[in-house]
Formats: sequence, C-alpha cells, structure tokens
Amino acid sequence: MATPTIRDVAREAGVSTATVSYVLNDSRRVAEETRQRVLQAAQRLGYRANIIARNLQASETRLLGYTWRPTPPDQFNPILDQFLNAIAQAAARHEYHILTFPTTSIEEEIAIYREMVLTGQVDGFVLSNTNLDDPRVRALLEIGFPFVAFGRSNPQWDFPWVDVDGVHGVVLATQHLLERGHRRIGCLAWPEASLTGQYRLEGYRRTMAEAGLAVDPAWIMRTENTYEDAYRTACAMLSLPSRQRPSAIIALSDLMAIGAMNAAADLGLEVGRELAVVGFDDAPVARFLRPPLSSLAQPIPEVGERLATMLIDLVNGRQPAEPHVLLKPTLVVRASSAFRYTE
Amino acid sequence: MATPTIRDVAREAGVSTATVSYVLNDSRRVAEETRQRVLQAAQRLGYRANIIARNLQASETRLLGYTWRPTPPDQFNPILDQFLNAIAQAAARHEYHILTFPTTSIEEEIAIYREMVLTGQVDGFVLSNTNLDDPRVRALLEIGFPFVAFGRSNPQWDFPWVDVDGVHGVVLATQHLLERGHRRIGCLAWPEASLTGQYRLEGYRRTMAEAGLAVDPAWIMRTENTYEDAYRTACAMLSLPSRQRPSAIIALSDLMAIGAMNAAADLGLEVGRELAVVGFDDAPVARFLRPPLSSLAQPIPEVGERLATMLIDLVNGRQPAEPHVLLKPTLVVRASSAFRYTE
DNA sequence: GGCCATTGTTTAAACGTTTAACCACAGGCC
DNA sequence: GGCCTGTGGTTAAACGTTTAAACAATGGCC
Repeated sequence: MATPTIRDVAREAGVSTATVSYVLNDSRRVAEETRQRVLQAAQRLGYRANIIARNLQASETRLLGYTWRPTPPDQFNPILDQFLNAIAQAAARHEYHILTFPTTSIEEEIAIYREMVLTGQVDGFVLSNTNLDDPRVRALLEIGFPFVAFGRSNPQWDFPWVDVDGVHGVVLATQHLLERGHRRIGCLAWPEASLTGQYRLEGYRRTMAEAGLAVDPAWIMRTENTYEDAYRTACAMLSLPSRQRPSAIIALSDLMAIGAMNAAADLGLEVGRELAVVGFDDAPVARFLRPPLSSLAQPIPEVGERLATMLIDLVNGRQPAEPHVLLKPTLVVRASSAFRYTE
Repeated sequence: MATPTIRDVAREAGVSTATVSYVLNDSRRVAEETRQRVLQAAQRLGYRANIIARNLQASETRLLGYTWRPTPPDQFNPILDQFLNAIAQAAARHEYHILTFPTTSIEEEIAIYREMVLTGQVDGFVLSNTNLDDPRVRALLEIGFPFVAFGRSNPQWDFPWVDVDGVHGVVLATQHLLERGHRRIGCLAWPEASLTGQYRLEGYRRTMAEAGLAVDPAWIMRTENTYEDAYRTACAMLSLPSRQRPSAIIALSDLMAIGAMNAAADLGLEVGRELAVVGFDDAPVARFLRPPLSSLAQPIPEVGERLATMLIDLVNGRQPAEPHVLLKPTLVVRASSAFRYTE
C-alpha cells in the first residue's frame, strides 16, 4: 500500500535501480527489451519518482517563492488572481511550482528571504510592487540569489525585471482625453516616493507639454492609494472655480478613480458627460461601474509569464535573453470618458 | 561560499554530525560544554539545516497544495487574496507553506492531485468551492490522502470541512429587509445544482415562511454567477407589474448584486430609496459602490485559519477536534438597504 | 588468439539530514 | 574486583533518487 520506490520497480523488473532510473529519465541507452520490462514494471506498480528525493539529489527544490502584503480593507488588489495564475502556469510548464507565504512588512520579508535561501527552501523569488531603492532588491542582490521583479527600482542596479510602461499608459490616456476635447485635465497622483507614480505622472506631463498646454499646479494632487484619500482629494480638485476645474481626471489606479467618480457624483457632476475619468489597472469591477470606467489594462498574464520564464532561466544558470522588459498597457475606453467634451 | 552542511558544523565543533543534530533539535541530552561549542560553531558558519534533506529523512514536505480556477473576465474573486493569506499565515505558524498551482478544469485538478500524491509533492490539500457530490472530494477520499474543504459536498461522505452558514446569512438579510418594511422580496439565485446556492436560497424561503409571507414564484430567478446574466435577470424581475414587483432583492453574490443595481438604475429605479439590494461576500468594492452595497461578510480569515490547522492536524495523524465547522456570516448594512420602505 | 571498441548493465557513492543502536567511561554499590 | 547504571558521545543506516565509474559480454579486426 505504501507508495512504491525505485527499488520496488527494480526488483519487479529484475534489474538494478540504476537501469530503472536510466529508462525512466531516458538518460542513457538501454536495450529495448529491458526498457520494456522496466516500463511495464513501473506501470504495474504505479510508480512515480519521489520528488523530494530527486530534489535532494539535484540539490534544487523546483519551487519559486512569492509573497505579497495582504490588502488592507480600504483597498483592493485587482491583479493578484491573474498574476498568481500567470506565474504558476508558466512555472508549471517547466515543472516548477509557486510557494506562497505571508509577510507583514518589508523587513520581515527580507528576513524570510534570507532564511529561505539558507534553508534551501526555494530556488528563486518573484518580487512585486518594487519601489525606488527597494531594500528587498538590494538584499537579494547582495545575497546573490536568483530573483526577478515586477517593477523597476534603481537604474544603477542590475537585476532582471518586467514592468508595465506607466509613461506610455498615461500618454495614451491623456491623448485620448485631448482628442475628446478636454483641455483642463487633472491627475490624481501618488506620493513622490512612488517610482511607479513618477512614471505615470511623467506620461501626463509630457503629453500636456507636447500639446502645448500649461498645467495648472492645482491639477496635480498627490495622495496615498486609498479610496478615502482619493475621494477627499478629488473633492478638492473638483471644487476649484469652474474656469479652473478640470473637465477630466486621470487617476493612477482604479481605486482612486472610483473615489473620483464618487466625489464627482456627490458634487453633482455627471461623470461621462460633464467629467471624464480614466483609471489604471482595469480592475474587473471597472466594467460594472456606473458609468463603466475607462482604464489602462496591464498585460498581467504576459508579465507573469515573462517573469516566471526569466526566473527559471536564471535558476538554471542561463542568462535570460531579455533581462529588462517594458510592456505596454492598453487603453480600454468606456463610458466614463468616451463622450466628446465641449465647453 | 557554498552553504555549510551539518558536516561542516561538526568539523568546526570537533564533534560528530549526530551530536550537532541533537543539539540543534534539542532531541537529546548533550553536555552543556559541548552544546555551547556546537551552537557557536553553527552560529559562526551561519548554518541552517537544509529543508529538503530534512524532509526526505522525515518523508514529508511540509507543503499544503491549493489550486483555484482563474476567474473569468466577467466575474471577480472577492476572497482569494484574504483566503490565501489566511491559510498561508496559519500554515506558517506550524512551519508549513502553501504550494499553489493552476488548473483549468475539475478533471485536470483531480489528475494533478493524483500525480502530486504519487510523487509526494505535498502533505495535504485545501479544496475550495466544493459542490454537491464533488468529484474532487470523492477522489481524495478514495485515495485516502489528507485534505480539507472550504464548503460541504455530500452529507453521506465523511470528510473535514469548514463552511459559512449560507442559510443563516440569508436569514439575516431577509429579516433585515422585513424589518425595513419590505414585503415583496426577490431572490437572485444560482442554478439548482449549486449546493451553496441551495443553502442560501433556503434561508430566504424559511424566513419568508416564518413571516407568513407567500413567495411569488416570479420572485425567485436563477442564473449563473455572472454579471451579464444577473443584469438581464434582474431586468426581468424588475419589469414585473408594479404590484408584483419586489421592493427588495437579495442576490447570492455581490457580483450579481451589482448586476441588479445597474438593472434598477437603467429601469429608472433608485436603489436605496425605491429598491433595496443586498449582496453576499462583502467584496472590497461593495463599500465603494453608489449607493454602497449591503452585503453578507464571510469570516474568511477564520475559515482559512481553521482549514489550515485542521489539515495540519490530519497530516500529522491527529484527528481534528472539530472536523465540521459552520461559521456565521455577518450582515453589513449599507445605504443600498438601510432605508425604511413604505408602499 | 589477442586487442579494442561498443553496448548494456551493475555497483556504489552522493545529496544532507535524523536517529536507532552501539560504545566508552565514570561512579556507586555489593 | 565485578557488576550495574547513567551520561555523553559516535557509528552507521536510512530516507529515495541520480549518476560516475566499473564491469561483463560481444563482435570485429589484424
């Protein structure tokens, strides 16, 4: 009843364990007749090689570690599901699996990385949500352990990453709004410390400049990525005198976009007619909002796919073909910004 | 530079590997002086026992497997984040970790379970989203491998599960609506095949019966758990003649509740004044909707916590103290149903 | 017939732990 | 002095693979 080992198969086939291993892994020439005997014996016993034993021998785990901070109740994580799935799927294709573990702070996260490296629990790590001078990146570079990151960190540091081009995304959004007739466009941005926030804001600034439009400083307001903050800040922006008030708002996340939409509604402004709103992330719920929210969709499946294969390359000592990948988001236009705006 | 093994520590401390192991695991009396020498040697070398080797020796993996179907684009998964975190956290407390892997169908899922059991890749499984006569439950019972399920399946089958009491949840919701003056209450339900759907609907039926109210068959409409279906179905329900039309709708999920809210809006009915809507799951977005959506919150952290500890008990051959746990959801009342209704 | 190459198989070490079984020694007791 | 007990340590097997190295048998060639 206990699961059969390679020894059982060897006995059953009247052959040594080495031969069994060679047959099953196709790693050496074996006489056809013997081959068949072994295969049949394995089949009969329902034998499958034990993974831990194999891993010990190969001194690898075929596990990739991933952790993320649990989402606080005033936010939501629109991509975890897709992201996790994408990396797990790509990993599975190479017979790797994802090991998830919870962490509550960056410090704890780093401590656990160290511990896992030392105990040999995983072969590499996937980081997400990196920031400027991210201490996790620094730590892993210093340890010299394989990892890849969803997001950039410090141009000086050489490590493999995949990121979504925030500049390009917001350029698309801004151009789209300009096309629809908007001239006063506001941006609900993140604190300056956020690298992702910097890129996205840059897209806005650049496009406005190229269009020859001056940006009123009151049109750029920074807040934390929470609904409440975004709501309050949008209220402030929309309470500007009517000649100064933006007719369109780009929010750096869908969560904040929802805050803006609700602020507008509470101030008696109709989103989709008097005010345009565009978000970022294309959260599943964006389609279901009233009006449906335009948003920048990140190619999360491809991000995950690329990260996983890059990491597997690294783990196996291969230099990834493209260690820095910048993918383009696509703008999904919905009713919140589809209308033509006229003064 | 290579990570040190127990042999290195033994050499460094001038002692055998057995002694090192005994000291580090506190599994036998060792003279204090030797103990210190070993501890210091280990410290000096930064030694940590290799997990794979330990696992091979103990023939365990300290991994718990979990898989879920990626959410299709017309739905969302409001609890994955929390759930995964809860089980990972509880598991970590006992030095277990979660292994995630993707599957695209129930059949594939079962095949992978079989494979993982045979190759000894995990010590047990966490199932979620179980249904009546769930084939996964049947397969794992037949294999005789440790698992726990979030959700019930077949009263005849004896297996450990944790579930949220759907009957009680919808009883709460229905009572709440009755209290606010509603008499014609509709229910957006799931296809009959859904066990969870059966329980929830039962809560509605029971409460209506206890209140002595006859349920018009047109008030119960079944659809798949998608936004589009829910929207269409809600339109149908709200297009009933005004004396027959429900003044309140209980939807079996927040996704469907959103469909109902939008249907109402499109038919010119004001949710929160003319129509009450209550959902189920308390998705993060429920708070941000307009009006904010009342919903039944599932105690997901506790579900995950219980499941993980139950599974770890099982894996270690202990009978879980409570193998069947039914937790109560709580009703979160928000503006979508807080108002008092009068004809 | 001796030598060599080729083919097919086995032997045994290795991966890094844990742990049962054994051993050495000291002290106490008769 | 012999025996027993307790203490503190070591030896070696085991977990289940993979794989380098050794070995045996066969056939071809000079």
